[in-house]
Amino acid sequence: MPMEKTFDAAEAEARLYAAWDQAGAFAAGANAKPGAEPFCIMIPPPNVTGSLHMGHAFNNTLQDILTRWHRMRGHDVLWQPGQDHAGIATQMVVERELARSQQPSRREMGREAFLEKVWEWKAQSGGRIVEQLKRLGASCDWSRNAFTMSGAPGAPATDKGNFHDAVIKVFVELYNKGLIYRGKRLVNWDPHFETAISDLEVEQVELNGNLWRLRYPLADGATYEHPVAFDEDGRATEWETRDYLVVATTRPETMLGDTGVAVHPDDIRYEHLIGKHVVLPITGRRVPIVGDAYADPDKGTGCVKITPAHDFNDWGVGQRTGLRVINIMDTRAAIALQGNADFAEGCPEDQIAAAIEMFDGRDRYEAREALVTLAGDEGWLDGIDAERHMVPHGDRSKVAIEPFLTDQWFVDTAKIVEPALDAVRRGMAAQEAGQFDETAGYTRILPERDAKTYYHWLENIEPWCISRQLWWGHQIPVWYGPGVEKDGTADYSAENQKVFCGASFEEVAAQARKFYGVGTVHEKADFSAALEDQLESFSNSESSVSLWREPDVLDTWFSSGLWPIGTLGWPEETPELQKYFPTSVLVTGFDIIFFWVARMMMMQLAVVDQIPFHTVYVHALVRDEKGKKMSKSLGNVLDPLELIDEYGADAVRFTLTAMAAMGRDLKLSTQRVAGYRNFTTKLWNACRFAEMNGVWEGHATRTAPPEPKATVNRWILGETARVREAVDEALNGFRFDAAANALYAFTRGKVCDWYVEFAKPLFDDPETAGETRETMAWVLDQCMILLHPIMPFITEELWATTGTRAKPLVHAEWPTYGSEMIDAAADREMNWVVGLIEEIRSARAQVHVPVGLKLDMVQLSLDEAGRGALGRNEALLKRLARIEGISEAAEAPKGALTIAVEGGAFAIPLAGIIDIAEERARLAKTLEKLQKDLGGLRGRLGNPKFVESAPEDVVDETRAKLEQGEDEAEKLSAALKRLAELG
RNA sequence: GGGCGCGUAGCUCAGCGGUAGAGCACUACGUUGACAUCGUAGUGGCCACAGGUUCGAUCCCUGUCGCGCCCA
Repeated sequence: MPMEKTFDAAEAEARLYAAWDQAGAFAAGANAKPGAEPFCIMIPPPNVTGSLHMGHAFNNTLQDILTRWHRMRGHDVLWQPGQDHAGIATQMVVERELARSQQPSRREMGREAFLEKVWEWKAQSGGRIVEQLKRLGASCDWSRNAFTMSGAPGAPATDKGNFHDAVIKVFVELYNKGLIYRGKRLVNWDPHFETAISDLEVEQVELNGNLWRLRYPLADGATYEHPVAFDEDGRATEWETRDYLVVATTRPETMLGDTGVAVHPDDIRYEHLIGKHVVLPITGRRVPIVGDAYADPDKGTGCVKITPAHDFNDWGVGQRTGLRVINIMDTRAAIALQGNADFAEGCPEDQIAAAIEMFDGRDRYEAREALVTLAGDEGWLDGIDAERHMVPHGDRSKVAIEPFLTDQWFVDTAKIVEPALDAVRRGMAAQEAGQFDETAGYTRILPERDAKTYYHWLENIEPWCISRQLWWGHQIPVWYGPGVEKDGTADYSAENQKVFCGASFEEVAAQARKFYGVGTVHEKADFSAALEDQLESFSNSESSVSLWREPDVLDTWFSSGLWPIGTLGWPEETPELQKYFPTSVLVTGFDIIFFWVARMMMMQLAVVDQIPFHTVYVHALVRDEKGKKMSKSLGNVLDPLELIDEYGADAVRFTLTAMAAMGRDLKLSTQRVAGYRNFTTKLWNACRFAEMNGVWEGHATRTAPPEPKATVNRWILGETARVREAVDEALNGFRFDAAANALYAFTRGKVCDWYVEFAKPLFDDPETAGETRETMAWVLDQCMILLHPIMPFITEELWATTGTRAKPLVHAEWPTYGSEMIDAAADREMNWVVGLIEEIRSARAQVHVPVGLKLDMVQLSLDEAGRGALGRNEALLKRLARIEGISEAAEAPKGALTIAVEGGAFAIPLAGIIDIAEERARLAKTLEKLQKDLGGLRGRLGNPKFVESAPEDVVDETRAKLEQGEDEAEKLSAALKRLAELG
């Protein structure tokens, strides 16, 4: 059945993918040669809640290209897929689902029942992104699909994998090494999800706000002189005596938790007040005035209110100057004063009662409004200035985060950062020196700019808060028990509780038995249950202790940080771990260098003392065609699946690849995708042309290239060799755009534009028809092979329809031929022929000779090489330049086009057909351009310093160019002169 | 404010010491036996600006001006 006119991507893609999948074509090690070197890519795990967006499409296209390329080269390839459990996002999705279907809420059903719901949801909807990646053509080993929560309590027994054990083991090891600690710290608190988040999960958003100025009365009758008038140099000339300080704040409601006022220690206006006190309005709390450089004398009044429990900077001031810490909010960022002993301490009872009456339980924003109103009414509101300022927001919840004082778990990153920095420093140094060695145990980051980003962050690293107050996640493997006082009595106070860390309760119970010297250890749900249980066993005079487990779970990124070893089966010494670790290349977006890349480096080095990968290729962002970030709110999102529906996966992939210049954002337009869809059609039709000319009859994949005699055929073999080298070089250097563009230029510019055209007359000649069919079959096979990593579907379909194949294209052998296949003579000859044809076409078009008109041509002069070339290629020259016959003459006939080429000149008689003036204008323009070039060349050669200092080959080349150009110019001048004589 | 980049054809971008390239768009012509999802030809550039290094700078260095991103 003859080929269709176009490739039906919508029909073929699913069929082809299913065939690959069923054949196990993507399985680890598929198509590997014996003893092949391993090549492993870890997919950046998409969220289990995720669906494919343009960034994924780009990211995974690049990974797939590398994967397919290595697989075809016979390497032992694993592209490891998987998803991460996305703690907050998944919990949010499932909670929303519960609300929609009017089921009990998370809190109503409790932790265990809720987690069951999450697992149910995951089983039902968690595989969506996998199906979407398949549509893109991603050749992952899906049989190994991993999940960062696999093996966790509650996971379905049918699910494979045990990532959970790896995560727990790492936590315990790092804890035992003293690299993880618990501490009461100010953290970024998300009041919507009621959990701590890491500083990376905080976005700064610029908002319109106010700076409220509040008056705090000085205590004990103190006063100071406040300047009110200034001379032209800014010196104060008049003062007024004030008995209050003015502080400015963007968050007036936090004054309920103020414990001090800071001024700069050198600020002459205030230095005598340091050590004195103010009395806070509302609460009547007496708080000290402290000196701290954090107070900027030039900002506002130079006085800053200090709320250590609700601001990171204030926390620092409080620590340095010994201020109290008063938390005045609950986990939802509502004011919490009732029963708040810290708050009440030191304040008059009636004022506390009034404050509770007015603010307790109110949301922070409501409280702010009420407080400002009150300040206005009572006369201590000094003024309001509108201001734009940055407000930290949770990247998931989009609500303003609240600095919040809680107990959290931290990784002491400062202690594990050095090896991660060192590995990249060494990797980059080797890369710079051109001596990069994939097996040397260091890591390079490409492009170099991103290595700088990596250094910058790691060199200034902060402790990593890894605990989250969520349910969906790896529960921290820590149990608490009472502390023991010197006299042996139990101490249940929070600060003295004993921490036990172990991979299971059994392990922990053993520790506890030893520590307390008891026979039995009970596990209880929480502190109060444990206490109750303890009292009961005490009354039964039982020798036991009751422990309760840390309820918090680990940051999802903590588990993702173990992705390379975790997916390969660590801590088991699996064959895959042996073979594929350290992995080869990580392909990822610049936005998760901190979140993920840096943490994987630190954690792998800390846990198994090896780098996780030797190369990190960082790609840029896919933007819309105007350069805007794609976002739902802007409505400029391009859905990769819709694009695939419309243009086919190959076109989408090729577009992204061709635009993947290192370190540069992509501005994607559908027009561009359409252009590359047309390119796939072009390839399809070249194969169809071949089919119509019997090229595929009896064709089978050949192991060695053909050895044709005709110049045209020898030439295209050389061009093929060139592009193969170019593609390998480009991919070796992660220049995906260069690979795509080289293939585009070759397939379209060489094969379709010229070779197919040249082949037409060759097919008519029985002498050359056979070898041309052979050569064309081989060349088109090479196009399919070399294009396959970028456009797998159409190439696989062509492969199947055009010949007898031992293996599908996905496992075809990647070629290694190179410059030995370039026939320099054929190359020169074909370039000359192409040049001549282009000259003739151009001249014809410029003087408006109808395209259909066949003309005679006169050969005026021609050197030997030219005669040979012309003789061998006359048929195709005549056809492509639409020349009827060629004759020789010493002089050009009157009224002719003049064509000057290397080594000779031709004339095309056109008496009566063309406008002489037009031809004169054309020649004059050509000559003018040529003379300009020649002027430059002469200038350079006339400069003795150039001849002296420039490399010899550059000088020689310049001379040759000049000579050839002068020759051409001479011929053009002669032709012009003739035309002038003609009038 | 600190850090990292980027200003090249109308647009999107390659190139990065030897005098500028691609795709798209545009113009003209064209149904030549693969392809109109096409072909042929063409228009279009003080390579942001100013200095410096060099025989030679779009490319290297310094500064200026514009733009972007990340971190405060």
